[in-house]
Amino acid sequence: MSSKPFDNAQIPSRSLEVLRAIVSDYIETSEPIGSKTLATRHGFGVSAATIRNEMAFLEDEQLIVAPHTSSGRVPTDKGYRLFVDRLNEVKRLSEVEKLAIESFMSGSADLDEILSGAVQTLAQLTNQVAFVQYPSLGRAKIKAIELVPINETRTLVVLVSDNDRVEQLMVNAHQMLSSEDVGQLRAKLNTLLVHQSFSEAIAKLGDFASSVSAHLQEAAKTIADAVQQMLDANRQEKILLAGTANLARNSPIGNLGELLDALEQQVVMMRLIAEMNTDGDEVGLLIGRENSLELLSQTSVLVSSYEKPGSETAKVAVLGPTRMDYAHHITAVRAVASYLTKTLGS
Amino acid sequence: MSSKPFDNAQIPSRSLEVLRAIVSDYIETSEPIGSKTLATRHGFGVSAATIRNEMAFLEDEQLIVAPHTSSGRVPTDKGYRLFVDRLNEVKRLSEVEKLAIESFMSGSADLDEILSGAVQTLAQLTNQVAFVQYPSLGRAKIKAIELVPINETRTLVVLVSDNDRVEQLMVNAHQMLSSEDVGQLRAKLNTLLVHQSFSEAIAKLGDFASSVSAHLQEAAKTIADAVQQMLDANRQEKILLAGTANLARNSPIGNLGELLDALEQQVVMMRLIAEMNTDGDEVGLLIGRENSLELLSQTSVLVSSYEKPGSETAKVAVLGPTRMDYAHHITAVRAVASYLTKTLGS
DNA sequence: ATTGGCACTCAGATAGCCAGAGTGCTAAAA
DNA sequence: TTTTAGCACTCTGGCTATCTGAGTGCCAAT
Repeated sequence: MSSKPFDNAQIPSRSLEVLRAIVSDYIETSEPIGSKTLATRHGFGVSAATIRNEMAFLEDEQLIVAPHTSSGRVPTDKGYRLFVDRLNEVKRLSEVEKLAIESFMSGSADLDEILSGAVQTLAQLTNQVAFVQYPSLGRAKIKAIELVPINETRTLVVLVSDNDRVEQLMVNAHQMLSSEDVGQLRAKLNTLLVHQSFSEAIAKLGDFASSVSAHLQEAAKTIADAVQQMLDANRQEKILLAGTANLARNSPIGNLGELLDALEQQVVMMRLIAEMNTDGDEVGLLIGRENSLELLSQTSVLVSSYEKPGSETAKVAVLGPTRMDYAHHITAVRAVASYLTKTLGS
Repeated sequence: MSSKPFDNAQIPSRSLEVLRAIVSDYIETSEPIGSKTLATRHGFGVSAATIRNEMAFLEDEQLIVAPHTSSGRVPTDKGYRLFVDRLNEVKRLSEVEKLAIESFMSGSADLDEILSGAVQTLAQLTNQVAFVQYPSLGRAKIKAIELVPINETRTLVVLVSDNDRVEQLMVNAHQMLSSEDVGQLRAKLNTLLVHQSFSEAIAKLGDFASSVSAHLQEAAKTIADAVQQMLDANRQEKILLAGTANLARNSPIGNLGELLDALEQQVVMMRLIAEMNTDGDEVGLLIGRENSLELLSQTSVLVSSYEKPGSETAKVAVLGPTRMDYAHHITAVRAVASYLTKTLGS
């Protein structure tokens, strides 16, 4: 490993051109790129030998690597990184693609449907695995709590947050509740919790049981537990997933099984997404080993974020092999994110 | 193809023993089974040559087949079929497995959680892909409809069916609704729809708009649409899925990508599950090409059903390569189904 | 700084070979 | 009539050898 620190500025511009050519050819063909093909196919005005010199330089800089002595070069993680940071012109989406996004998104006003439409669109657009994170309720406040009696002892607790998200949970009070009882519980619950943030609400829930009539103590306790559970469940975030099949198709990645497993468990992705900060409109990107998980050492993750008024921003992501079409996927992710923001804003 | 119709009774019992040995060895080793290994490993009192004769007979009957001239035999779909129908002793579940089922199921009273627990358990138990179909609401009746005002114009419609399933949908009435308005809408909606089956309800919805005050016509129409949508969505069935990763691990099946795709789309599975009738406690089984989908020609599907009081029966299924441990999986599916019935019955 | 030339390397394809497992058939034994 | 032993035969899978082509690094000449 070279001891001098990596510094883009030191790299002359023709080397960069060569790097660009290597990356884009490799993305296209998925085969190592040699000096000769490079010299002929791209309009460099120089011979293969010169290209070889450039390539030797790029290899010194750890931007490309030869899978075995004497065959073409392949970009390293670092090479991809430089490529996206400095060389990558953003591709515009085709009309067809734009249309796809719009048609998938339009119609339903239901959050679930919008998000699941979005994640599927993104998966199709990129031919990779796509994620959408549900808007976090971290800063959201409680708007109302409804109690809907289902039968003698069971009650449906409906929680509405001020970003209009709705959660429901069935509770069994183990005692008969008259409609007055339910009314009392509902009233107390609302005066106590409305306009509280989720964390505040959890704190205040302790007082709930003691604030109701004696014969309702038990029921109140059960309900309080249920509400707490809902609040907890909502601080831990949900993720929608689509396009796992693409993974199987594209990737000669070794540990496909483990990867699918991890995706299904969701927890890996949650952590990953949580760790990636994307500021504003920007698209965040971790290439190969840039992310800390060994499992994902051969994959890259693209993240952008969208905004739902009243919620924190939430994230949209694409995961695929490091050898992916960054230029295209970056715009795709950004586009889906911004459509989401637009659609949810109304 | 032999012209005489297939008839179990014609097959002598020792041949069947040989078939059983072949199938179970093959399930275990996943390699073609030869006469010699068969004669020694299993306690037949006869020589390899005799076994060979038996095998020739089985091959005539299309119960086994040799992948290439002169190597061991592999069961055909028909062979598997005979195996499960006539030869297969049901394996009991181990204590660990029972424990797994119970622990996964216990606790939550929430339908979503129970089902998603069940499908995951089943996937782990079998190391295959597992499905659980949501209980159909076909015969369910409407128990109550709640309208929960979210803000000036938006209202949450909550529909409770008499099997205690809850659906919610947000509607935007595009007009201000006072709480009296909401009250009126709620009352009319309930008198109209409560105790109706879903299909009846859809029919009656037409009268809703005309039954409310003039200024609420528009809002009523929107709400009616929403309710209709919810009812429709619930007649078309939902499926939970788990263990896709197992597919990638186990199967040297060719079209893994397409298969994953189909699973994700769900529609294939819905059709498949719908087509399979399982009577009572029985476990239905389609082996390889017995099902009509080319896509699944190398996979078998096991289906059982569970019952939720008040709903129709719904199905639980396992999908995996034809070379699967039928004896074990059949009990696993049956066990999960019966635990579901038990748990949901309370 | 660039280039042509040259010797060198290695992955991947192709072919040949061998051993092992398995088969079908026949003729003898039970 | 059924079972068995024996035999000739066949194939797969693994191993090795060989060859070719794409590609490299380096050096001397431009």
